[in-house]
Amino acid sequence: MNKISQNTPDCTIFLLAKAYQKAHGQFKAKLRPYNLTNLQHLVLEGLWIEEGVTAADLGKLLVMDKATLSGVLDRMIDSGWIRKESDPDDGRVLRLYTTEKSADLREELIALRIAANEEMLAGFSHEEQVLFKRLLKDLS
Amino acid sequence: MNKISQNTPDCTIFLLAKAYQKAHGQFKAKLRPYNLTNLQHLVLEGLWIEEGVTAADLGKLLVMDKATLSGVLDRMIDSGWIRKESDPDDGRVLRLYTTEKSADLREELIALRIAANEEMLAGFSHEEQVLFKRLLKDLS
DNA sequence: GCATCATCCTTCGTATGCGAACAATATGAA
DNA sequence: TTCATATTGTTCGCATACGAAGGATGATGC
Repeated sequence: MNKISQNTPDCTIFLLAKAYQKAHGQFKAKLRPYNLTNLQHLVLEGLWIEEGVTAADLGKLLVMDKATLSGVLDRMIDSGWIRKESDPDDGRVLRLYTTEKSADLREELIALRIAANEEMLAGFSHEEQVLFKRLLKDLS
Repeated sequence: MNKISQNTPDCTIFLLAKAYQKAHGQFKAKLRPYNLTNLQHLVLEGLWIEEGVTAADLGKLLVMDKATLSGVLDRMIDSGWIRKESDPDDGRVLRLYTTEKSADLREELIALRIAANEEMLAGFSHEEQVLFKRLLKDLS
C-alpha cells in the first residue's frame, strides 16, 4: 500500500490526472444544485463570451470534440439552458444561444466558477498560483 | 474566438483539464499499439508493485472508483493481461495477478510511461519540473 | 447463534471523451 | 455546370468516471 506512494509520484501524468479529478469533483459538487455538469457550465461560459456561436467554433473554443459536444448540447436544450438556431446563410451550421434561465443565473454561476478556482488554489502562495497557471498553459 | 483566449486562462480548472487531456491523449497514442488503455496500463503498474493485490486495495492505490475498476479488470482479463483469483480466506475478496503476456512486456511498458512523462515535461527546466510535481502533489 | 453492521464486488444509469463513419451542405476547379 | 473535395453536425462504439443500489460474505455484539 505504501509501496505505491513511493512510486507513483514519479509519474507526473498520474499526479496531473488526480489533481484534475479532484478539482473536477469539487466543482461538480458545487454545480449539483443547479443540475448542471462541469461541461455544461463550460458551454454556458462559452456562450456568455460569444452569443450565437457556431457549434464547431464552440468546440474549438473549449477544446472539445464535436462528437462529445453534440450530446452535451442536446441535453442542455432538453433542460432549457440553451437553444439552437440553424444559420440562414449556411445550412450545415447551428448557432447557439442562451435562454432566460441561464441569463438569470449568469452572475451566480460565474461566481461559482471563480470560487471553485480560488478554493483549489487556496493552499498556494500568490507566486505559486501564477507559476502554476503558467506551467499549465505551457503544457496545453 | 480570441475573446475566450483572454478569458479562459483565468480558469485554472480549465487549464488543468486541458493539460490533463493533452497528456492523456499523448500517452494513449503510445499505448495504442499494445491495445492497452491508459487506465489498463495504470492497473499493470499497480500489479507490478503489489502482485496479488485486492481489487479494493488497487482502487485505493490508483485513486479509482471501484465501479470503474470492475469493468476495467474484466476487459483486461478478456484481453489476457491479468487474471483473478478468489481469496481462500475471504470469499468476498478478489486477488489480481499479472499474466505472462504482461510480464513479457513489463520493461517495455514501464519505459513507455517514463518516456511519456519526459516528453510532457520536456519544455520545462529541471526546477520547473520539480516545482510542478510538488504543486500537483499538494493539490491531490 | 443470530441479528446487525461493515466490506467487497457487481450492476445500473448518466455523462463525458474521442475515433470513425456518415448524411447534408458548401466551395472550388475543370 | 458538374464533379471532387471540404466542412458541419450526428451517430455509433468503446472506455472511462462515479453515484447509488444490491447481493454475497465476514465480523461483531448480545
